[in-house]
Order: sequence, then structure tokens, then C-alpha cells
Amino acid sequence: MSLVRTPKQQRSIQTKKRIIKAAFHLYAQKGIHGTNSKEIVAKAGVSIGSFYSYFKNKKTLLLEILDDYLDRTYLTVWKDMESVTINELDRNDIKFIIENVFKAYEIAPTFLMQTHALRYSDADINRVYERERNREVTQIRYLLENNKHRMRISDPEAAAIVIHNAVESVVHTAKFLGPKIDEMRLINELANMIYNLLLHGSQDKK
Amino acid sequence: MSLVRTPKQQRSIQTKKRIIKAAFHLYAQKGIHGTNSKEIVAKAGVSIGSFYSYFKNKKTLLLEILDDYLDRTYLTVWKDMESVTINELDRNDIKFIIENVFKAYEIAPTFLMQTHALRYSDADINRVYERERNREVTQIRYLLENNKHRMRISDPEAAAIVIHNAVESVVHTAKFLGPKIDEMRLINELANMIYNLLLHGSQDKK
Amino acid sequence: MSLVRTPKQQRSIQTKKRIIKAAFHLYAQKGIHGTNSKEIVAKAGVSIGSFYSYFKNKKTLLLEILDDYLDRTYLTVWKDMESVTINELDRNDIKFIIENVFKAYEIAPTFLMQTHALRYSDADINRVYERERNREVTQIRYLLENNKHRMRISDPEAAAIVIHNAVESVVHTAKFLGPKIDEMRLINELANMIYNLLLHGSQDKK
Amino acid sequence: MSLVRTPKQQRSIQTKKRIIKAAFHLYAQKGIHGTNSKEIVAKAGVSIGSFYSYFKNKKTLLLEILDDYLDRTYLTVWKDMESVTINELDRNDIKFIIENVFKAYEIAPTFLMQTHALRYSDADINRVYERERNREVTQIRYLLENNKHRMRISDPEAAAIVIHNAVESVVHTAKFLGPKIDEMRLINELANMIYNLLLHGSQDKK
DNA sequence: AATGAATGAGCTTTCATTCAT
DNA sequence: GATGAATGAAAGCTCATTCAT
Repeated sequence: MSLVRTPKQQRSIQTKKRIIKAAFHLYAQKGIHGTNSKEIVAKAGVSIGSFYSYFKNKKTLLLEILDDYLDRTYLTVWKDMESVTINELDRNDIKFIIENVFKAYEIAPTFLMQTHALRYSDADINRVYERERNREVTQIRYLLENNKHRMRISDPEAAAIVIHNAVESVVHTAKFLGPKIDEMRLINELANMIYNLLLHGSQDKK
Repeated sequence: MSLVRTPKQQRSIQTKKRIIKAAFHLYAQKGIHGTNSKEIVAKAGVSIGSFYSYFKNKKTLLLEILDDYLDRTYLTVWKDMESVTINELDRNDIKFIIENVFKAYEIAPTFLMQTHALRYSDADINRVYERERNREVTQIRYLLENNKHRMRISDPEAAAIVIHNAVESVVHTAKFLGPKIDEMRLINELANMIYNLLLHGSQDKK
Repeated sequence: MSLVRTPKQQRSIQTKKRIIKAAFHLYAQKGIHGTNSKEIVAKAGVSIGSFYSYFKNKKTLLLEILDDYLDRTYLTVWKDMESVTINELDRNDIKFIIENVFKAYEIAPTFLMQTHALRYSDADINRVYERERNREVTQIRYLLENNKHRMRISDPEAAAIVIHNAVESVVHTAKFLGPKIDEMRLINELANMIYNLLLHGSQDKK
Repeated sequence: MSLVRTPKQQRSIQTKKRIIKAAFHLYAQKGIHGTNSKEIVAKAGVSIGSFYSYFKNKKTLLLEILDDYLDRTYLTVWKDMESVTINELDRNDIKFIIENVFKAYEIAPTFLMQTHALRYSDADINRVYERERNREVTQIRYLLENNKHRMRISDPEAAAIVIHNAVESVVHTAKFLGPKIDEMRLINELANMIYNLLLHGSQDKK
């Protein structure tokens, strides 16, 4: 049987949180495949038995961490949207959103990249990501639709997906390439590329 | 001792190639982590002993496969460039290049995605990818520089990286999302986005 | 410290009984090895802590359950013996006793079979069974001695053991083979075999 | 993948045999559940890796050992039947067969008893046993049918099963009870019981 | 008296790699 | 040159039992 424990007591909640935290740090640091359960519990300061009373197996832990992290990502990116002029998007609005994405991803870009890759071989991981991607793409599309009148776009759904991909992969690269190229330069050009999908006077030429 | 053999005889070269081919197919089909060496040699029809006289270890094999594949990718993408009007790039030229990228990736997108993810935890894999990325980015940048006069770009290096990322990640998504969204729609919007970095008459609005 | 509690209060007795009942059901249903302590306490609706205040360990529980069950078995088999013509045993008397054995075993034949097997590797289990076997064999022997005058038997002790074995193993088989062969056919032939140890007129030939 | 190796070379065959032998001894000595794979390979003097190249898993090993052992059992019991007067069975013929059963079982009665018990919880084990039981019961039934004219039996199929059970369980008991009661006494009474299923002159009374 | 969080020894199994033949 | 038997570290996970609350 071995029912997975749902923590109720204070101590219990602490333990579960400690496992999640330790795992997240190790995953980000040494990679998911490079981290075993013994290491996780050692870092968390709990026993292997505890691990398996809170998580059915290692993958359940990963899914839970990923789910949480993608939730945080989503909220970080889209929370302060009141400052954005939704239907009169300018270059700064776009940069603002992209910078939010960077903020959201910068905690553990390696972790995100690795889980992202696991989508190809793991249906459960993929499901978590699909849910998240749909939310993000829907938001982007909403912005595009609101600026339809001045858009050089014929297929907003495809465009939203393309934009989402571009931003996501630029974040990965920026965080990864590190000092080789300045993050701001990438952000600027990314924002520029997206902004140029909008019609605007040629004086805009940067 | 047990030096790794550098095959000179015809038969040896054949054997090595058979191993590489078998491994590549299995990696593409079942994933890198899901394929063990026994399976590779079984499919290649050689012994495990042979494997280790041609490859120092499994990673060496992976690096060699990856290196080959990225070479093929590069050539596929950039080979027929004489048909492209280098310094008067139009939408079709861009689509042509993107379609080449799709062709190059479609043999084993999963393999590429997985190795791509390994960059984050494996310096050797990353080195192979960096070499490749530099070549690709250089090419893109060359095109950008040749169209500088009509570019809405101030930082061609950053722009080249951003474009490279966007294309790469859209390929992954297209190959992965499968029938959910038509590949051509993504290609069109991606080409559109890149094309709009160029100045052109407003009649262009698609 | 952690002495095992001897329940005196009403509630305590109830708790202990609930544990025994839950364990017995699970053992019968999923096998002894397939049942863990978490499942037992979950089914009993008590905590694992309670379990270990009533039972020194899992084996103690098993011994207690087994002891109880063998007691019930014994009583079921031999209770209604007043209807049996002790010293003029006929085929029906024998069938009557065998049917009682079947009744006694049918609650949990799997449980009995499994504990029976544990005799070979566990001295404590064996001890419980030996006590029981001796009681049963003594009873059988008593019947044999009472019919000595018409017995084709020279060694009543050995005969009693043989009969006991035969009955026990036929029960196991009957309960186990299930619908493949009708239980009554086995009972009839078993009774027949035992009955033929008695001298009787040849008109008896069934 | 991990295909199970089919031994071809001499060394390979030796290794597999050594594993089987070691496992069999430990199973007989410490019980099946009480023996782990590390112990088996230690006793066999091979590595754990070898174990799992010859056997898919621990259960496969058990099934193989059981299958072999039941084969040997069958042959031992029924091989010298030319000395038996098939259709004029007398007490000695019956004793002869029973003694063969004892010989066959005496190598590892504990092992047989334990696997026998596993039939109740493991369908694969049961399948091996069913095959064997059918062979044995068929043989017994063949003898019964050949002596039909003088049989006090109306249902030879059921009788064959009952006899098979009786003999099997008496062997277990005999081997297990050890010095407490002499084996020959049990054999005699068992033979007697079976013999009395046959009609014969009352001077037979032993 | 009761709880259930925590423990950790111990289990089965995998797989890259070595090396005697 | 080639083979494949053998290796063993290391992984994920279970479960009886303890003990602080």
C-alpha cells in the first residue's frame, strides 16, 4: 500500500518543504539526472523513508516542483500588467513583459531547460508544460488581438506560439551564455523584433 | 593499455559506422537515456567488446554522433544559398532558409532537443553546440550585415542570436506539437516576424 | 521500556480485536507477505503507534491470529460429536467429520496454507501448529482405538497422522482448485478411503 | 533491454549452474523469503551482475529451479515401474511407489513445501505445479483404472487427486517431523490405506 | 493512551565498462 | 581483431519499528 502522506502537522509540512527545497537546489545545480534521492535527503537533513512518505516516487517530486515553479513563473510574468497599455503596446511595454519573463526564469534556468527537454520523453512532464504553455500563449494572443488594427500578423495563434518560443529560448540562452553577451542586448533585440510586428511610423527606427 | 582504435581498414570503418548508425536510430527513437549499450551493439550486430575498442565510452559516441549531425544540419541549411538574394532578402528568402532548418531538424528532433538540454549539465556537449551555434549565428549575422541599410536593428550580433534561438525553438515545438498546429502556420509567422525587421513598403502587410 | 500492553479496559480490548480482525482479513485476502502494517492499521482504523503497544511485533500478531484460528478450527471440527456413533463409525460419520473440517478451513484456506508453509522456516509458527496437530491427531487416534476390533490398522498412531495429513491437504486442494473439480467428489473419495480402513461387509462396495 | 543471456560457452553454463545450485541450497536451508540475491551470488562465487544476465529476475530463477526439481521428482517416482504388476497391484507395489516419492522429495522437502504454499499467491508458481500435478494424477489414475475390477472406488479422478494429496502431504510431514515418528511407520500406514481401496481376501488383515 | 512523523537497513535491479579467451 | 562473460557501484524504493509529542 504505502499511501502517500498528506502533511497536516507543522513538522510534517516543514519536512516536505525541506525536501522540495533541497531537491530544487540540487536539480538546478547538478542537473536532474545527476541528483539521486540519497543526496536529496542528505541535503534536506531527513531520512530516505521520509522522502518516500511524502512522494510516491522521484518523478512525483519533480512534477510537483515543476508545477509550482511554472505557477510562480506565470504569476511573475503577468502580475503587473496594469502598467501596460494593453491596446496601445509600445516598445517599453514589450520590454517590460520580457524583463518579467527573465526575472521569472532566472532562479533556475537550467532546471527549466532540463524539464523542458524531458517533455520529449515523458508524457507527465509534458502535460504540466502544456497547461502552462497554453496559459502563456493565451495571454500573448490576447495582447495581439487587442492590437490587431496595427498588426502585421495574419495568424495570431501561430504568432503567439512563435513569440512565446522566441522569448523562452532567449531566456535560456541569456542565462546560460552568461557573461559572453550582455543580457540587455538580447532583451533589446528580442523586444525590437516583437515590436516590429506592429505598424508604426518610420521615425521609430532605433 | 586499451587505446581507442583509429580504424584504418575498410572493415573497421564499416563497423564503427554501423555502431554510430544504430546508436543514432535508437537515440532518436527511444531517447538517449532510454538506450543502453547492449541495445546499441545488438542493433549494430557487433559485440560490446568492439564497441569499446572504437569508443572510449558512451559519451564519446554521443559527442561523435552529435558532431556529425550538427555538421549535416549546417550544410543542409546553408548549402543552396545561391538562390537567395543575399543583400535584397525578401520574405521568400527567409522562408526558404527556415524551411531548410526544418528539413535539417526533422530527421531527429527529439535527439536534438535532448542533447540541447544536456548542454546545461555537460561541458563537452556544450562545446560541440557552441561551435555549431557560432557558425550559424555568423551566417545569420552575415545576412543581417548585408541588409544593414534597410534594417530595424541596432545590434546585429544580439539580433542574430535572437533569430537563431527563435528558429531553433520553433522547430522543436513544431516537430513536437505535431498535428495540433500546422507546421506551415508556424513557419509563416516566424518568417513574417523576421521579415518585419526589414524596412519595406507598407503594401507588404500580409 | 515500551512494554507490550495487556488490555484491561473495554476500549483497549476493542482496539486489539479490531487490529486482529483487520489483519486476518487482509492476510486471507492478499496473503501474509503481501500485507504490510500500514494497511492493517488503516483497515483497523487505529494508528501504527497503537499497533505496537498491543503487539511486540508483526510476528506476535500472526502467532496470535493463528492460535485463535486453529482453536476455532478444532472446535468446529469436533464439537458436534454426540451425533457420531463413536465405536460403530460408518461412512456417514466419517463424512460428517470431514465436512466439519471443510467448514472450519473454508474461512481462510489461503491463510492456513501460508502459515502451514511457514512452519518449515519458523519455529514459533511450528510450535503453534504442533500443539494443534497433536490435539487433532489425538482425537483421530481415539476414534481409531474405539474401532480397533474392525480395523485394518496395525499402527494407530501412524494411521492417525496419515489420516490427518490426507484430510488437511485435500481441504487445501479443494479450496484451491476451486471449480475445476467438485468439492463433494473429493470429500466422497476421501471418506471412502478412510472408511475402507474398516472391515465391513462386501455389500458396502459403493 | 537487457536480454537474458542464453549460455553457450562452457564457462557460461558453469556459472548458471553454480547460481542455481547455490540458490537451491539456500532456499532449502534458510527459506525462499529469507534468502536474498546478494547471498546467492556470494555463495555461488559470482557477481550480482552475472545473476541478472542469466535470470530476468529472482522469480525467474525460482521458477526454473522448481521446474527442474519437479521434473526430477516425476522421473524418480515413475521410472522403475516395470517392476510393478500394473493390473495386479499389491501392497508391495504401492509401498514401492510411495518409497520412490519419498526418495524424490527428500532432497528438499522444505523447498517443496514453501513453493507449494506460494501457489496460493503466485499464478506462475501455480502453473508449474499444475502441470506437474496433472502428470502425477494421470499416472495414479492410470493405475486405478487398470485395477478397476477390484476397486472400492466410484470416482477414479477424485480418488487419484485424494491419493496424490495424501502421499504428498505425508512426505512433507515425514521429512519435517523427523525423529519424532519413524518414517517407515508412516509409509506403511499410508500404503495400507491405499491398499485397502482394493478388494482382497480378509486374510489380508495385517 | 494514542498518534503518526521519522528512521534506515536492506532489498532488487540496471548498466557502463573491463579483460581473459 | 573480436568476443561476450563477468563485474560491482549505484540507483530507486519498501517497510517494520521507534519515539517525541
